[in-house]
Amino acid sequence: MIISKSDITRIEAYLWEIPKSFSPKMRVPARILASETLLDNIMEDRSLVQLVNVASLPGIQGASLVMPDVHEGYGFPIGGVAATVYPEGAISPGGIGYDINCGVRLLTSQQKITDIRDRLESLSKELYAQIPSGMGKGGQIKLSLQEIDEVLHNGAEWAVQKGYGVNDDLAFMESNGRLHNADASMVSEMAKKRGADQLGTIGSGNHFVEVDYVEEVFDETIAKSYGLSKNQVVVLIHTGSRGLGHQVATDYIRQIMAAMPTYDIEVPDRELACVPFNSQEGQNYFKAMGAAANYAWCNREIISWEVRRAWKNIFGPTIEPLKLMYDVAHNIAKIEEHSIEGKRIKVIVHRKGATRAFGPGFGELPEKYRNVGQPVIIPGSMGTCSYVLAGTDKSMQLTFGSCCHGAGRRLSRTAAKKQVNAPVLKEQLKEKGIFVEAGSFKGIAEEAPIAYKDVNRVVETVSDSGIAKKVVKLRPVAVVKG
DNA sequence: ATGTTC
Repeated sequence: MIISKSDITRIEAYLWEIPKSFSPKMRVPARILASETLLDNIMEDRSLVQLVNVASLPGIQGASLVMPDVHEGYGFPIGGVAATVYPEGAISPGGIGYDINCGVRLLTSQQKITDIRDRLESLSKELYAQIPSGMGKGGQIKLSLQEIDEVLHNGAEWAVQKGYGVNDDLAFMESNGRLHNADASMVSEMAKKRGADQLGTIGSGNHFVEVDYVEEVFDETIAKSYGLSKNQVVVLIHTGSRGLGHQVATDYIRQIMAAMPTYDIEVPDRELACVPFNSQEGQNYFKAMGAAANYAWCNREIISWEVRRAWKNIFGPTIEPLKLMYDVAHNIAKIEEHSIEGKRIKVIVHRKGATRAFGPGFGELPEKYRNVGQPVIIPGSMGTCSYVLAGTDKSMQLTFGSCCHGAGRRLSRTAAKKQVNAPVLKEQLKEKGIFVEAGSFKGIAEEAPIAYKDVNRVVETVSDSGIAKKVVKLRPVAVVKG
């Protein structure tokens, strides 16, 4: 299938549509949220073919959607949103991704960048020492099978109960850091084994822990509600469910592929394997996905504990403790209620490389944030900048309450490695005042800024289109990578 | 993303 510019209609300044008539398999139109330049960029890989394929999912509602940071992924594009009707619509593990509940959190300090400028090198080394990182890397905590089941059921609460977390953090996580539909008995022994020693570890790829400061405040009122102010030092953590989530995805993609003929489902790409949500296989996957999501929240809570320890080691035991601003999931499926063509209906929202961006008034939000909307945390590429935005009513109308999740890759990992001299890049970043500590130069090369789209343009698009409001811009000063 | 390949 080839998609050319003439197949795409501009329906708003930043909204494009491939109509249903494009392919007989499509059940709904396919929509792209992008500026014209970003759209040209998006057309360089198979993202739009995948977007059109997703529009053929059984029970899909409204439109199949991609955000401006989209790039191709396993079956579904990364940066995609698909809502299917509850309870009989499709659930597809490819629409969630291999790293179940990959997500980002932001911790805030009471320090200004000028207070810590001379400590950055030792801080980055201490963070690197405290936070295990890298492929397959285990951590300090070794879980028994009994304990791992507790983590899978209780999510971030487990970390708090065991003294690896902070009780006040729980209110500041999407779903309070725990999905109640989780069922550990739906997670394979193999997955549990892989997860037994990986709590408190970031992994590799684009995962990181980063120290930033607030460089610019766009919206004083919202920034104040979120506890953010100019020049304030903050910490961004980006990671997910590690080997455990990956194994859950692998196990269920295989099972669901095998079950598809039973339900008479045909999809244009085998990687879109799906079953009805209310089928046995669909329910089992959803319970296992919830368990893996809980593992990821627990993981980010324990990494925060490691960051807090590093903070005390560098700044002394009396330093004001780091607070959790918010924690978002960007690879997950949720049952939510949305308005489609004027009707309120329950849908299964698949967000893969997309952040929930609920607007003001949403009951799950902590009271401090309820009137201004959900915090949306957008990490940029290494050494560029990141953003905090706020969800809006427009996102509820246009994108099932969703927004982008990052800058979005524009070069494959292999292409990036060919073009980037990692030791040189590390030196260049140091000259710019950014200390990078990484386990491998390979990781640095793959994550070089050149491998990513310009996060400023991506954020401009979501902000100008109205699906999220810019709150603050963050500038990195120290990065720990796998 | 991932003990980098069902």
